[in-house]
Amino acid sequence: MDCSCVSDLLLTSPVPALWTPGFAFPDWAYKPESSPGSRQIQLWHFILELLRKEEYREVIAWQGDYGEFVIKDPDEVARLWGVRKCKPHMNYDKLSRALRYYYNKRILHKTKGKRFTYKFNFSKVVLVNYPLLDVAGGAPLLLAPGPFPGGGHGPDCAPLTPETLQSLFCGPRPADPPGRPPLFERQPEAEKLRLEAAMPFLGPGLSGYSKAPALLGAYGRPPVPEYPWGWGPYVPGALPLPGSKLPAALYPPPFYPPLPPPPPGPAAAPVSGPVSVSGPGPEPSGRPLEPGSDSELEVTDGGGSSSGDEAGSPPPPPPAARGKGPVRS
DNA sequence: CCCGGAATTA
DNA sequence: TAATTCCGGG
Repeated sequence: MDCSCVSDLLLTSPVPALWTPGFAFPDWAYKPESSPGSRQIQLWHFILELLRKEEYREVIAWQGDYGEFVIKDPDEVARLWGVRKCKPHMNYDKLSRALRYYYNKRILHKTKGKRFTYKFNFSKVVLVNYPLLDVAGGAPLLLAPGPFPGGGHGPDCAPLTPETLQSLFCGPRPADPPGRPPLFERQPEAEKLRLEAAMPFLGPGLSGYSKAPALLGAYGRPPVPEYPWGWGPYVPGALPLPGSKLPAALYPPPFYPPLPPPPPGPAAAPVSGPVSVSGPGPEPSGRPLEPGSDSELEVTDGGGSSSGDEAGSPPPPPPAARGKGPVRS
């Protein structure tokens, strides 16, 4: 058992912008949990991490809907997780238990019918990563329906729209906002709930919301015309799509926004909404998102049918199998 | 395989 | 708090 916990440093190597020019996943997107106060890395962060790297495409990858991913090699993922946590006896059974705990936390949920397939609930993911966004913006966020029904969990957190996500992910990075030394402090549950409650309106409400286009330039070049958030499924780069045509049919409009054109000049567009994420920014192209665009309810495959796997997916060219060759089905 | 309860741990 | 471990049940 090679349990070299030193790998921690390797995996969290800095200089992300260097090797991931276009589709870098903002560090803060998953760091907060692992960096502040040296909190142990969380499984879903780890998953996201793997998902982000092409090296693991044979092991785990985005597939299907927005936020959906499939673990192609459960044993390997478990092994990697075990290495990271120094738990030599880790296995998929245990790992999956941990994933199951995320159901209630609403970080993940299962895509029924598809083996080893789960789906991220980004509303939550973003929230825990960006708990302090001035969603209030000084304004009283409409504390939705007061106390939630017994269960404690909110009615349902509307999923963020890609645009909202983009805004959040590409938005002004709270590099080190003065007046907030403690990067991310443990927010009281109430705070979280408030934000969560606010999310619904945050989604569509942010359509005409601003973001910082400047950040794109920070990477030296505009992101590849892939997912607006830059890190979604089907990681760009080298992946010769078979007709260079994605299964757009599989993706409802909300998931395939018309790639916001990079505002060349400082487009002066005052935000009309009360919400503001720490710093007003020029409005790139507020594309009003369809209202009831996306509802979280997973409808995965239409029950019966469900061909073996995503037809739309690019042809998984299983080149040189990794150290091992699972290929189980 | 997938689901969660229960006990335990860092 | 976030798993880890064990496990009976579907």
